[in-house]
Amino acid sequence: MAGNDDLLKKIISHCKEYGFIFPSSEIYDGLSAVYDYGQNGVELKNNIRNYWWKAMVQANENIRGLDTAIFMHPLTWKASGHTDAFNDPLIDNKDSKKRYRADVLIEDHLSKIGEKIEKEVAKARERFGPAFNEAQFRSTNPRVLENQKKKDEISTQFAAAMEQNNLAEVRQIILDCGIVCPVSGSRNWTDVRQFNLMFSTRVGSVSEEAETIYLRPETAQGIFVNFLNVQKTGRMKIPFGIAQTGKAFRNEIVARQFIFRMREFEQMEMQFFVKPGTEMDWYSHWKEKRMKWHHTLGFPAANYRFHDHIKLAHYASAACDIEFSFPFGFKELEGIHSRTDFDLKNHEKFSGKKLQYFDPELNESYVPYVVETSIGLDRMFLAILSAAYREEQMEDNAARVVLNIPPFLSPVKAAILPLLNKDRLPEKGMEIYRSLRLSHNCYYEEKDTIGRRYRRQDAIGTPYCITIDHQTLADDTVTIRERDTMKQERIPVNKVAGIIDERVSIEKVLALL
RNA sequence: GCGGGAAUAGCUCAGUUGGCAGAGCAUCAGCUUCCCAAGCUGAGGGUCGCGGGUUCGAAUCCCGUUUCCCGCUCCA
Repeated sequence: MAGNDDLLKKIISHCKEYGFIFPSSEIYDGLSAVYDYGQNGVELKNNIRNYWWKAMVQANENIRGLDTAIFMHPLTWKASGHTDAFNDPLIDNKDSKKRYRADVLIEDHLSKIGEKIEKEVAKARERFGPAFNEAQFRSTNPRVLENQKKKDEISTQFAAAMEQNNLAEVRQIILDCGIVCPVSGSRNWTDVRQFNLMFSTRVGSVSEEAETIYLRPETAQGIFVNFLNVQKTGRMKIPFGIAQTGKAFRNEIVARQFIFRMREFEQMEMQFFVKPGTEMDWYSHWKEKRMKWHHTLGFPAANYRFHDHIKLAHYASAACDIEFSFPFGFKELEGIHSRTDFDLKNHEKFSGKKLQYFDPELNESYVPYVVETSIGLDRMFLAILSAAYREEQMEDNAARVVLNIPPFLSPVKAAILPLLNKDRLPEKGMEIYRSLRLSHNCYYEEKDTIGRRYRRQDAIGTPYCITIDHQTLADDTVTIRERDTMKQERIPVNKVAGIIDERVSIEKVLALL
């Protein structure tokens, strides 16, 4: 594990040193859990997004793209359940340092009282035999009545406190009930604090009249509220999907592990609308399709695994994650969820608008079921770097750091390097560079020795280096060096563009899906 | 949010008992150089994370704070 911690550290410092990722606002000491993508990072990130977009939108005749706003009507989040589900009151025990959800502590306490009552009833049933009148026992037995009264009082008090968002009262209930920490056994509790996972801001120039709105915690709701717009204007027939990439924001309690869990992050989501009853078939279909998309990158298949959810979210009927072997262990990279008709039904309820599809085959309307695929772009970025980062020991004992990024994703596709900075080699190099740079992100460099320049390109994952030497001037050929093998072959200058096109082609990768 | 550790040049780090702010690499300029971080010459680059305190004197000792890493916790 220590070695893996080292790997994460190495990736973090490599990212900074080679212009992939910088800490946000670094000159002001940074901002916790926020990062900026540098000149190479933005290229890699764009390429990953492009791979996803083309694989989802372009390669599927029944999926369309969408780009919705980060701001949405506040009722959106009422309907989706985010406003209620993401307001967890938390409390810490000062002795054990354990954190609990305050509402869960109280609910557990209530169910314990409930258990006591049931035990009492069960004991009585045994004692009285067939003559036992349970209803009468429950309404007369003093111990049962006392516990029931206590339970009802706490429930009422608790419900009122939660309703009014009265956190001090919630804490008082915990103290009054004498609830102890299961670990330390002590009643030494901190205040109850609210952790709202949605960021809010205010719309309206006059603050008193402004309305609180949220920064979206997921892009999915933008798709749901536009479901009919796309269906109608695109004349889409079920089953069909809507795909979107974009920023989402979550006020994580603990955001850590570099770009794995950030407060501001980018999602790539696709919501697939299906006929009710067919959702499990499509769920399996997308599980398989999405795993194929990952495997096509060419990293070891052992880096990926499915994790099926047993405990399901409030909206889901089936859910799994595609997990990736990050330096800190297998963690969620992508989620595939069968979301039922939960979201569309709730938007119907809150908006009062019908969000139904008329199925000409059945000659009836229904609210479609939804199968979602949702992947974190930043997590995908980290996954690729984790799998691609390699330190090699060379034959002469020198070290080489190379990013073994799939060529079509690399920030720079080809570096054009005159072997020497004289004898018209730079001019010839510039000529080749200019002929390539409109088709591919290329890099031209004439400084430093050739070995140093090769290593710099290895470190940012450039798959090909084109080197111009004196023979180039004589017979118009150059050498092309491959990143992973460091092998070179000599090719005519007029073949360079075609060879690069072919070797970094995304179309060839998409054809494998 | 709690506990532990760390923070010195762009990077990796050294800095003795509290006594002049250092090295290697990188960067820039020049020379040299026909293929894997080569060599030579020169230059630039620092509020020692930040704020207090102790002291004649603090990178060094003490307190606070910020950020990062690890563990706990949380995770639609």
